[in-house]
Amino acid sequence: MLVIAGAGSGKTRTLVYRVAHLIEKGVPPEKILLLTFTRKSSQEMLSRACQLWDPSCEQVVGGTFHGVASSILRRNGHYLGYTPQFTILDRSDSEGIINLLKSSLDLSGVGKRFPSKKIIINIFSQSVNKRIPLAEIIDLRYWHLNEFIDDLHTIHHHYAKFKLEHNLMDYDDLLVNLEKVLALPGIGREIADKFSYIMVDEYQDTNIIQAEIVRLLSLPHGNVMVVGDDSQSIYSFRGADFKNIMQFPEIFKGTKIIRLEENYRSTQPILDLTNDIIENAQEKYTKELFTNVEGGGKPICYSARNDSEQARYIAETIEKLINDGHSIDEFAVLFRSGFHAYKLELELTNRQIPFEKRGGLKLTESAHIKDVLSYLRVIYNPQDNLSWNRILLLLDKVGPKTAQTVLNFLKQSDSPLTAIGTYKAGKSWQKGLDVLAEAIHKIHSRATPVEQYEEVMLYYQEIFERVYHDDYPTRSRDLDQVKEIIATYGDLESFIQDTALEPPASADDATNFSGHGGRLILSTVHSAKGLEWDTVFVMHLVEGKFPSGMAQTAEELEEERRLLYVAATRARRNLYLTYPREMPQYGRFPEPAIISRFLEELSPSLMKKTATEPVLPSSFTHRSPAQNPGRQHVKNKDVLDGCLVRHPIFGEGRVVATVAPRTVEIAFLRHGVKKINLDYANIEVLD
DNA sequence: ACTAGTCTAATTTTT
DNA sequence: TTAGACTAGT
Repeated sequence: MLVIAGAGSGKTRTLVYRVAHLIEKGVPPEKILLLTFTRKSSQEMLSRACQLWDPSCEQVVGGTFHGVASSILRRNGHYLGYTPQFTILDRSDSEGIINLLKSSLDLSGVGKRFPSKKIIINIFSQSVNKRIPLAEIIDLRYWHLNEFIDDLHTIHHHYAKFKLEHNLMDYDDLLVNLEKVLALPGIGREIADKFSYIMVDEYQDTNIIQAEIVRLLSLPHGNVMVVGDDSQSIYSFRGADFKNIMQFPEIFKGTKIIRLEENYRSTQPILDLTNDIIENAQEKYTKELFTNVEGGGKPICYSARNDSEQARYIAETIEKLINDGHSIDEFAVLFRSGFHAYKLELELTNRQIPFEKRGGLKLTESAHIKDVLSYLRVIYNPQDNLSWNRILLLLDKVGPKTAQTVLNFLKQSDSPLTAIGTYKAGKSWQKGLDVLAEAIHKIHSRATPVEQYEEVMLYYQEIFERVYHDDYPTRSRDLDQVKEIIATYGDLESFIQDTALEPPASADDATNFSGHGGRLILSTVHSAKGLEWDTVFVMHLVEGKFPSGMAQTAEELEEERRLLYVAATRARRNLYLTYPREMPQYGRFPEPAIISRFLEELSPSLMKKTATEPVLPSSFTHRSPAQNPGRQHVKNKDVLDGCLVRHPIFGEGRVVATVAPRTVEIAFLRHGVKKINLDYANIEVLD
């Protein structure tokens, strides 16, 4: 069954009721598999099912594709040459391996313009998730790297070998290896037989591998129900393709399709706007949503002077509404990228408004936390050479080359944990190595994760203060958080697995202290998927930020539009869209910002436009005439059709049409035709 | 041959 | 905040 469910149409409810219904009809809960996008959402759904029907609903097997893959592969990975203790690599772990390989294959020397580890990992991951050969990915999107294609193949081969040799899997391996195991004759069938009903949430964001996993898992029975909305597909960078959802009926013959088009979440004015956003999409299958939710005002579009003033407006508005008796957890602020919220975070801290930021850098992704985790990881998986490398590099007088030779030595040994003490080190660092070996031995001898953590800190504290001498007091708070988190675990194994798959955002999160007081949610749009709030702010609606400057092709821009659609449909009663009129530049004066094309293309009657101060060209407020002699007087008034002009970002172009009183279309030499609002853009007339 | 320190440039989204 | 380039020192 394929359920195409528009935003706010009761997607989650559908899944919850079906779980409860199946159990009511006598299906054993452990025979049901519920695949969701985040672990949180599966927990939430199952606890709702428990309330609805019976506590046995908690025994339904639920989680993300990656989480389920991890647990199946712990039991069946030996068919592929893995032991149950394999370590899961996060992105920066993978990048670390690439760096190791780059230097050991002598590809990283000075003067060689070999692609960076980030790019390499991107290419590898895209090739896996889209199931396109490396060479084709490079042809398609990285044609400028064609000269490196042989080396990239070499490094790819070594990367795969390294992971297998050291019992490591990256995120993509979890999916690929699960698929491989499921395809093994006999064994795959045995795994699939454990379940008799499969349900998948957010199907529009699955990729080919995940679709194949679902197919293989359902071979014995064909009981599959997937739920999704093509208009909310926002993970194509991960290989997801919203066309997958349309191909579902082809994979599963006799699929029944159900469409949910009534929205139960938002008021009509909000829905009018969100319908208008998606109306401009090139390809869409879902019809317009309707609602019976009454009342509500028009969404508000606020034009701020700059980043700071935008932050001020949001914080002030929320403060005002809280004073009017609203609760802080009715609000959320959404943005395209984690760093867009920096100014707002400052503003909220100053006003002492408590907030929680979702998305962006995670606790376990910071360097000092990774250090601590490495010691624990080698205890758990002694073959984890990536962690060994990190540990060795922390020793004084040990750099990449020395670490590499020690690593080669450890590789020969059956028990690296004891072998590390027998290595004949250089004079300058023999003592350091001895202390390390002693510490490893002590950590290993401890029984519980907290004790092991404390043992790690006895050793690491000194290194920590040396390596991060500039700011270790700030960082040590993170370490305390890790201690709190680790204290909730009974065994090292589950702690290490959890930190790689779904790291808790903060200690409060893990220890369930989040209830007290309530906090304002700041979130990337991606992390806000599937959630809803009474009042939602979407900030930084300017070109380069939303849509992101990274989005270049037509398809990528389409996805940015869907991203805005997802953001705006999170709102139940009030929606605020804000943008700054200028963008700060590195070391220079701020330049005028261009309003997001998505905002521009909306019908103005659907929003209420506001600004707390008159909308003036930024030059009046920020540039003194001395620095910019007379320019603002010339600016704007002579921009006529046919003029040759210069734009601060797009460069030279010619005005081709006047489409609105203050808006012209300019054909730029390098950037094509763009609609420019003369009140915001700093256009210079050249002839 | 290697490490450690300094300087500069740049910063999507996530399992 | 950090990766990478570059330089000085061991």
